[in-house]
Amino acid sequence: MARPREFDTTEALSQAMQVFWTKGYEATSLCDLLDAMGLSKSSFYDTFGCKHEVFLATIEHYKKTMTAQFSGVAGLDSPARKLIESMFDRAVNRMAEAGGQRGCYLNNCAVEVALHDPKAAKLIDGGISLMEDAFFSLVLRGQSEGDIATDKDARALARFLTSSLNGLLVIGKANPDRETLTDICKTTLSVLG
Amino acid sequence: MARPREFDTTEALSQAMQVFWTKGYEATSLCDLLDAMGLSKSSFYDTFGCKHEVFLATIEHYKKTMTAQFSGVAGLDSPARKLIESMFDRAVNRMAEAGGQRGCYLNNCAVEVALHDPKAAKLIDGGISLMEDAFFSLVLRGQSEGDIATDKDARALARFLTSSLNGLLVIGKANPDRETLTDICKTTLSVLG
DNA sequence: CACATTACGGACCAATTAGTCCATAATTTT
DNA sequence: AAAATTATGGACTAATTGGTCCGTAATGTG
Repeated sequence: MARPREFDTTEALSQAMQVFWTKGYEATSLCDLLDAMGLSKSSFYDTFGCKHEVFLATIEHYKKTMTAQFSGVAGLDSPARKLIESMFDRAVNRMAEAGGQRGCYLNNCAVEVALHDPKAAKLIDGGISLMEDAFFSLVLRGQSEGDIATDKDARALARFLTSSLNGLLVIGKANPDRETLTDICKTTLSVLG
Repeated sequence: MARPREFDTTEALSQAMQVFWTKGYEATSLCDLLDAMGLSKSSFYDTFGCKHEVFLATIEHYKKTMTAQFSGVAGLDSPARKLIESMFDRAVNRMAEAGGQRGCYLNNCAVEVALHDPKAAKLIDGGISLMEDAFFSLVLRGQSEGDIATDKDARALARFLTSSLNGLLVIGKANPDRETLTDICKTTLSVLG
């Protein structure tokens, strides 16, 4: 064999994800993708098949980066409750700063395509499960550390936190008002006891 | 004047909203709209201007129907807390039944277009405020009725409920699992004390 | 050197897109 | 009856859509 790939496949995928993230699936044209990924139309179709396959691949890509990030967070030795709180804090900060209203990629994809794209829906659901699981282990740890109330089921709390985070990101889309978002966060986290 | 409008403008708008709701803004073609609204291309452009204006009009239309619904609910003489709970219950039921995963129209619009469509974003934000206000007055009433804890700010609670409802609807998009959704509801409502 | 392999540019395609324009038909008011 | 108003069908555009195909240049490996 000769001439190894000159372009980085996963980097290209990451760039594609950025475009889908900011423009949405339908509003992203092939041209947008080619520009962002930095490759020719021929190479695009040779390597990735079609627009839709790239889209699915970006969801998988997002899940990978997300798990990496989660395991990074979980590895920190701060109290689990503090880690949960900081996740919400960061979400608020991101939303409140200029141009930070992209929200969660899974969230966006779920809303735009889940109803008509079963394959995507499955991938997205898997991603949400990852979020839920990440919260679940943090909640368990928090409960054993004594920072989180034990009268509530850890799984239910994890589901609640996942849902709440997504809700927060949606609310921030139309009006990223810091006061509102912190209000929501405070009330949400009060559930942890 | 002669020949009054044979088609009902607000009915046409309502039909347009249904299409945008299920397919999304970008994925909705002019043809889709004409079919749903039941009028000719000429009439469409004569009366509504363009696709985007119709879109904005549907958001306004949604807000109107939403306020009507809200004031209907608020008019019932059940305890306010019960009314809040039933709103969440209904959301779960809708999501759990086949084909009920359309979610909240404002929510969908916010996610798909808010980032790039300031006019729409403003309308959507207004709609979300309506939701928040509806919850606010219910919370106030619930607090005075003794069913909702008074140690939490009513405005904060209203914001929290709004965000939570949206989160719930997003989670249900990718995986409308009743157990998960009721878990979320139960935890959410526990905040009310 | 020869043979794979890879990437790319560009021609090409059929379909669809949103949107304009006009002549015509229908209906009501004056 | 005449004028004004309104709805429609259909022709038409210019641009863009996602996607295919092929010749060619570059870069390896045997």
